[in-house]
Amino acid sequence: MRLLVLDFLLKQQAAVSLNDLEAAFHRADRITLYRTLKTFEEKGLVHSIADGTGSVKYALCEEGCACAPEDLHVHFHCNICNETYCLPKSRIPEIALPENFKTEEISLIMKGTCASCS
Amino acid sequence: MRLLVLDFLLKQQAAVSLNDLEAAFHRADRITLYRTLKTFEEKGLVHSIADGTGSVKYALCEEGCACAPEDLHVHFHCNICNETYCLPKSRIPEIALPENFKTEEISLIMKGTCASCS
DNA sequence: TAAAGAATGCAATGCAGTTGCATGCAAACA
DNA sequence: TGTTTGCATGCAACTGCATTGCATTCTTTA
Repeated sequence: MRLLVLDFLLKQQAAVSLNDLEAAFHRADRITLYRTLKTFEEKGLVHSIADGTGSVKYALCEEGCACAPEDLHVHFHCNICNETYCLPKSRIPEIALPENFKTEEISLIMKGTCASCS
Repeated sequence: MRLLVLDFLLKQQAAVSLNDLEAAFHRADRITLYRTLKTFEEKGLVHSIADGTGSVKYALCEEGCACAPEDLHVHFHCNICNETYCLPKSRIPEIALPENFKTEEISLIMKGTCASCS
C-alpha cells in the first residue's frame, strides 16, 4: 500500500491532499492513507503544506530537502485549478525580525494564477 | 456588542482567535462573535491569519492597510506562548516566480520563539 | 406607533483531522 | 514447523473549528 502511495506521489506535479489520495485509491481506507502520509512525513519523505484552503497538502521532498528553515521553498496555490505547487527554485529570502525573535520554521504561501491557467 | 469586540481588539498585542474572544466574552454567543469577526473582515477592519494552528486568528488592520499584496506584513507564531503577532515592519520581499505565475495574495508565517518568551 | 431591517442566540450540520480497538498479515524466533 | 511478536490495515467513533438555518429580539425609520 505504501509503495502504491509513493508511486502515486512520484507521478504528481502538484501537492496532494488526503482527499486526492482517497479519490485515487478508492479501494483503500481513508485512515490508512492518512497514516501513510503521516509515516512518510515522519521519515522525511514528504513535507506537509498548510496552504490555507483548509486541507493540508503533501508533497515529496526533494533530494536533500531537510525541510528545515535553511532549505525552505515557496508554495504556490492556484485559485483557478486549486492546485498547490512547490516552487523549489524560489527560495525564501532573509526576513528582518525584531530583536529576540528566533525563527524555527517559515512558511510562505503565494496565491494567484499558475502558468497552466493563465 | 460589536463595539465591545472592537474595543477588545484594540487592546490586544497579539492576534486573537474565535476561542480567545469567546473566553473574553463568555456572556456572548460564539456565533455572534464569529459573525462579528466576519463582518469586520468584510469591512476591512481586521484581517484573518491562518497561522497553521488550526484556528484562524484575527488582527486589526493598520492605518491604510489594504491587506493587499503590495502591503503585506509577516506574521509570527510563537511556539511557547502560542500567540500570533503581526510584524508590520517586516515586509515580505519580492519573490522570484517562474514564468506566467501571477500573484494575488501572499502569506508568510514564521514560527519560533518570540521576544517575550526567549 | 407600526413596519422593516439588522443583530443576536440556539440548534444543528459539515468537514478535516485524529484516536481506539480489533483484525489480519508477515517476518523473526525457538 | 509452529509460535510469537510487531506492524499494517480497516472500522467506528470522536474532536474541534467553521458555517448555516431559523426563530427571536432590538433598532431604526417612516
